[in-house]
Amino acid sequence: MTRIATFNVNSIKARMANVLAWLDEFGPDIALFQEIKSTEESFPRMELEAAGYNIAISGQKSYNGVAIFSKTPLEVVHTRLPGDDGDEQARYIEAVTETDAGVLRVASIYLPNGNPADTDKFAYKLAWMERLIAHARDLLALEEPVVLGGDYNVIPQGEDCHDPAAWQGDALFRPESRAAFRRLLALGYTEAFRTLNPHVRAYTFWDYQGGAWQNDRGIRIDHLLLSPQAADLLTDCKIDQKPRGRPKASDHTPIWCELAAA
DNA sequence: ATGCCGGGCGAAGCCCGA
Repeated sequence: MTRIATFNVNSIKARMANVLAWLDEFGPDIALFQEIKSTEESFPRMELEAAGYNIAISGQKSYNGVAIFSKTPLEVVHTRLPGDDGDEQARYIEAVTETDAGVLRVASIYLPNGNPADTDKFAYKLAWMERLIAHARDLLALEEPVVLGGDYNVIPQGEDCHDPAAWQGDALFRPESRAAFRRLLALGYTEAFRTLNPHVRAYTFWDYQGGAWQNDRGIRIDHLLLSPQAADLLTDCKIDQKPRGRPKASDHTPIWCELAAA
């Protein structure tokens, strides 16, 4: 059995106590992190390796930044999303590792937010999604277990937010964003949480402001997408709300899936 | 609630996030 989690930590340095506690308690076999807000050089690597992980980093100063932690050795395949050599933003890292589920390909994804939706930030988001769709299509051709996990910054359906009306027009809920996400799934990927928990109201992000967490006014934007070969092994998928309730929490909380041994 | 928090940077106040 292999557990793969994804967690937008909103700065690895500010979240060290929280992340170490989560790794110690939950101990995923593979953890995909987003928004580490750190270069590889300033990443607190040693302290986190001591928790029992191999670590691969795609870093950037101040913003973005993604990482993959694995109890098994990692072979890094990409540190940027293919399809635009001019894109410097550290939002994608892909690696291969061998677990008891077999040889497994994983990617940590920090999809652009895209707000305000009437600016070039939204165009960048949609272009980034097109590149992701193209690359995800290439990965399917490998016919191997693939898990694309991360902060997709897309609310797939109205049932994935506390108040759909409040999100009308937002880049996370715009028809174009949701349509691109559907096209990604339609390639043949399984969205683990909604597949195993139909119509369950559950969120992975709660704003720091306005008592959103206390009042459970959240959105579900962190997702785990599985290739058919990975979906065949899928046994469970849950959102772990505990880290969001801790002191100095990220505004996101982890979501994880479990794959049976091959 | 197009920023009320919270983080980075850098040493005040702006940029950014969802």
